[in-house]
Amino acid sequence: MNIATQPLIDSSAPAPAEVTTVASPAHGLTPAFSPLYQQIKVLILQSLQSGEWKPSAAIPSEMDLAARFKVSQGTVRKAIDELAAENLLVRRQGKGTFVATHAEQHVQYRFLRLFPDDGDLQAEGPAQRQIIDCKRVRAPSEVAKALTIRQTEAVLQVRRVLSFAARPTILEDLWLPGAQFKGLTAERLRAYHGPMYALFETEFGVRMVRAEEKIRAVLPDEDQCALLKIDAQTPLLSVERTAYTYNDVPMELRRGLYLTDTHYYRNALN
Amino acid sequence: MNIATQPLIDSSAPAPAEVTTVASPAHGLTPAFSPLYQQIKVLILQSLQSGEWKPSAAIPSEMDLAARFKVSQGTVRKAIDELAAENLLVRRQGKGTFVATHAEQHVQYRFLRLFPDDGDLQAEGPAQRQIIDCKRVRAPSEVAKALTIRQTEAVLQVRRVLSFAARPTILEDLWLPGAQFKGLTAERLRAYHGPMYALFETEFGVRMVRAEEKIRAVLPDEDQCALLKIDAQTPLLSVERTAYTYNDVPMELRRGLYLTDTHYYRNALN
DNA sequence: CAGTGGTCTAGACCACTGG
DNA sequence: CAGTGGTCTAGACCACTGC
Repeated sequence: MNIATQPLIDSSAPAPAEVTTVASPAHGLTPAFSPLYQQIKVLILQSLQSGEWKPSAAIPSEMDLAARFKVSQGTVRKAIDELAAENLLVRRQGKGTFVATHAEQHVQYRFLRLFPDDGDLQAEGPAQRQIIDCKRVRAPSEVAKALTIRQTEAVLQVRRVLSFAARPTILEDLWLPGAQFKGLTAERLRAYHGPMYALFETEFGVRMVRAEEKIRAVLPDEDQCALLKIDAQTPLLSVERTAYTYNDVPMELRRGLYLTDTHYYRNALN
Repeated sequence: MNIATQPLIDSSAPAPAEVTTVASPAHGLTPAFSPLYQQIKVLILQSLQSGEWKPSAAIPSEMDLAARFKVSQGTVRKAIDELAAENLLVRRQGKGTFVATHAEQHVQYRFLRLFPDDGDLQAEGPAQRQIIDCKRVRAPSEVAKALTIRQTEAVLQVRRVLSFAARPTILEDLWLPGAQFKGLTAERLRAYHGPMYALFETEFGVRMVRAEEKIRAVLPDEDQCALLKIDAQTPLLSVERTAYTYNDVPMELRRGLYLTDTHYYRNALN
């Protein structure tokens, strides 16, 4: 029996004789073997999604989870290992395992990969942020497609400029599904000090888990020239991002224009 | 005793009573605890570097390695797990564990991240390659710095153009340390059909393990315009790569200029 | 000191590959 | 069928944290 198909805490349910290793599908075709630790992983994921364990909070200890899921500690461990590798959990020896959050300082540059040429992040400090606009609009077709919603649905459209040393360096437009981000306003964005994704977590319960970017070199249009204070011959990096929350659900489309005369986009090929 | 400090196969050496878990440094300061599996990892890495196990060949089974290193299978397993995660080894259930190679098809796009807008890699097929130049020069200062060699030393400088559907799309300049790449010529590059990094493996025993890229948007100079058949107002992606072999030794500096009107650079943020 | 994650072991059994 | 990697267990002990 697949342990994921039965209640795991409800002690009133008839206790199974044993937990088997194989997940046996009802349909029968292609056995689709799924290891126990994968099933545990799914269960932990569900607790994360449901908000049972909030960002930055500790999850139960490995022993507790092993008891709860009726498996050995090693199996829970392997599940947590993978979730930690995916940056959903953070292990801290002697303290516990915690739900990852965008508020942590060292996570900042996982999603913003622009670095100063001289390499001194500390000297540069955090970017100055300027919210240009935040409005509710009907989803443009490209946005609707990227967020897998209908064109009739509302999205929040935000435009902002990031500056380093008072020099405008990044112009970003981003679109968020209206349903999940009710009540997001320019004022609220301005009031929050910290990464935008951290605000999404605490204010809207939306945690961005991973993202994909398409990068191109482009020339700016007139508006963009004005906002970045550059001329029309200055080449810019166009960074088009789709960010996903749990279960690969797209939750943000973002298009950034990066000035790369004093900064560069860093990428590691592993 | 640290198992890495003693010969592991030489049976004439006095056999230690037991293998301890802790690597005890001679100096005494900061115990620097190193788990057994990390030490095993280093030993496996040494066998890879030394060429004991060649690219695409199978390494000994987990049981064999466990016996050789006098540890349990689980410990060897954990070491191999990490090396597989770093793309140095490839596990194949039922068959064995193999030394990763750049000749594998699915590894192609780990280092070349340019994709066609329509998304159909198959339709596009492999790039047509044209070697423009391959010459031996004294290392320019930036190159010497990146490859951590002296400016007096020789490097091989290669220039090539990659085309998709007969359209020049990538212009690359790359520099390789002369010492490791003796005998590399334009003819040899033209004669080899397959990824350049695969050639480096088979012909020169140099395996690229990871790389870092700095990406910018730039405008082309005259030469570049001519080679890519574009005008001076066409923005290009500048991709500056340093590629490393085992032990983080830099082995290649490469500067690519990518035309991004029909292609984009893909990146995943995990 | 107790509680957490981290390492290591030995053994059992399963899934996959190829002769 | 034997040999490989893959999973799971139970138990021991180590390293780190904070009370």
